[in-house]
Amino acid sequence: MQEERRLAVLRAIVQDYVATKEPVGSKTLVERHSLGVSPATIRNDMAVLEEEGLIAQPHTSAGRVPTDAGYRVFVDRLSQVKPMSAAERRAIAAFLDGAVDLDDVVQRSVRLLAQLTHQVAIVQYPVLSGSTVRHVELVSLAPARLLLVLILSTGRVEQRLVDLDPGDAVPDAETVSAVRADLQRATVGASVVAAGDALADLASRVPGERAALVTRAAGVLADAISDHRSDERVVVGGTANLTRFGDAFDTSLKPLLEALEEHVVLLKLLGETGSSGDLTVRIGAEGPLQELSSTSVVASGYGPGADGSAALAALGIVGPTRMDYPGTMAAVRAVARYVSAILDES
Amino acid sequence: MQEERRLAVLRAIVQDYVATKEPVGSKTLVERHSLGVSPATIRNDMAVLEEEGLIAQPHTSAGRVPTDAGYRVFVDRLSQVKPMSAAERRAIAAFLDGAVDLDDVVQRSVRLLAQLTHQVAIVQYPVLSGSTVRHVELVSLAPARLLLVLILSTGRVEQRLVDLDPGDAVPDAETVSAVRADLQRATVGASVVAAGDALADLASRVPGERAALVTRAAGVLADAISDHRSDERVVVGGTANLTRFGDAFDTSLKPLLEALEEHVVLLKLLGETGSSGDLTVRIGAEGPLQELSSTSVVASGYGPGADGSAALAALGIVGPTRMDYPGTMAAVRAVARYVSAILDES
DNA sequence: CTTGGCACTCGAGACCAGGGAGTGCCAGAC
DNA sequence: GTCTGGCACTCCCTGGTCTCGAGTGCCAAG
Repeated sequence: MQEERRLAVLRAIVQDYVATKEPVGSKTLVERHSLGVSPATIRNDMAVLEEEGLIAQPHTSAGRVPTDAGYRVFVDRLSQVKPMSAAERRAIAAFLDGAVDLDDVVQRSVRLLAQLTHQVAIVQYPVLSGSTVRHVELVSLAPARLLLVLILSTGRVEQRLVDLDPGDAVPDAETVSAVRADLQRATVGASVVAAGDALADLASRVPGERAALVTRAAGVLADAISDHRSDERVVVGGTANLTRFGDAFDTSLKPLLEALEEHVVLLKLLGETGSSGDLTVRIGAEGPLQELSSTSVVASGYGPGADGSAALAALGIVGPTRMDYPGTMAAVRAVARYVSAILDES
Repeated sequence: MQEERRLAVLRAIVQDYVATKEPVGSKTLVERHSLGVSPATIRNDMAVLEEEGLIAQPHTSAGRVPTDAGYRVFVDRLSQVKPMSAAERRAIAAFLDGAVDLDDVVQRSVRLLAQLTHQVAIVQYPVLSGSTVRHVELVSLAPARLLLVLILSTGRVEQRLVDLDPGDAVPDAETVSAVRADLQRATVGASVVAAGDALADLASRVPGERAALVTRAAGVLADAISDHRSDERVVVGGTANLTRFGDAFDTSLKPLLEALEEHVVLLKLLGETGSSGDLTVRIGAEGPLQELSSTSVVASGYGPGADGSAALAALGIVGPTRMDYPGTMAAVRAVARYVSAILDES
């Protein structure tokens, strides 16, 4: 079928353009790939592909370049994620295994990803839904001011100030101690989700004079805990790879650099990835940010429980539309899996 | 004196070159600045300045450009840090006053600095030497594992795991409680420096069966505290301003981006600033990194106690050698002062 | 449907000339 | 001694023209 060959031509164009960074013509195409036909035939095919909007020429009498739609078809139908070599897998495992704590895992992941893909890497901090409340502490700082410290099983520590209303009675040491015990009883050992629910109940159940303080403290604690159902911190790495953009520098570099500083924007970029194993590819203007229309995003959810439960965070890379999709996708997927595995262990 | 005029010429050259980004010639110089002499005279002066290595010409028959040495003289002798306008000062104060905690102060500072100077801003986390230990908590997690939590008056919270040697006896709740009390007695309320000393003593003074545990815990705690004598975290902002470098892109951008990711390198860049008020300017190759030879660093120490006590952290900007030194220096100094003031209050 | 041939288009690079900005130097004026 | 005007010189930048080559589109033949 010609249809089949046309797609082969598209694949060849994408591969060549990604490799050489130059518009690719019919003649060089038949030379490099062993399509069994002549340049003239390729030209006809290319005319059709252009008709379909999959490729374009920068100007008359130049080679062809894939359009966003062309890359889309390439990613969806023409490429298979190329598996990593055993050596690469070993290197990834070794690199990530050296991590000592959560911060280190994230740090190493972002470096690894940047190095493997030669793109800008983004890793969102994971939220461990299996995480439980390890300890809660309540300390008086000043007569009307308490400090609440929350420690999760993941090692995350969060502290909040609790300012009392001027109207409220200043609690004495015993009251504080009792409230501390209340909070601990309700939450320690529970998962973050369960702890949130327990706190909601707590206020109504505690009687007597310390009700006001409990309500106040429980509210603050619930806040702190619920913040940990989704962690919005992200880490960026490999910015130096931006220099490889080379062309289209001014047009796309500035908004990109700006976006990389706006972590909220990055979270949007990583976007809604589905279950853990899921690989998302956003090409060009498909993404949520029109300023970044000449870049693509390859992202994956990750998290413990690689069995397909909802992902707890996302990681990925952002790079020029003209990128090595199979290789990049393989790297992102591999890192996501290894990080998931590591989180599973600990 | 001609000497005097020559320096005026140098000043004019620096100002014009910074403004126009183009080599400046004798004729345009007399036009723009009202030096009372003819272009020919300027040419003679320029010849001398070139002899002295303060200016250079990119090629014969082009205007002159300041050399690093020229900028040095300009900064040291020819420019006065121009004071910020009242409006600017108000804006700075308003922007920084909105900060809710230390993280926020740092975050805002870096943004502010980037915005004011249009350069890449770097802010090191401050170490509050006036900071005291507010609370210490010791909790059993598992039979042979304890969690140590340290809370400083600055709001920083640090937690450490204490793993006991297999050989040691597993402490019961009472012992843990006693040790906790020991630690608290030694450190709570003390400055970080005093607390460190107290802990060193503690181990030798506590008798009896809990000596082993105290020694162990005190060691960990001392570690945690001493980490807070110098905070090596830095925050970078305004990377998007790099796009304004324009020229010399490839040569200097990549190493710069790489350096910006290596926080250790950045600390070296901010370098040894003296007392709080001190403004340091490193021009071109004067800096510690030869890769960044075409950039300058303007930094200042800051910290509470603007009275001249040693600075506790540094902040600054890095930008192209060709920058508006007076303006940049004013901005860096102003931000350093305001941040210092804010830290003083809290 | 494929192929070879052919004319056409258009960008990239080489080459050249003119204009202009800037310099260095020198002789004369203050 | 210092400044100034004049002058010749150097080089970069710009724009125009030309050629070359890669690549296309189309057409007629296999």
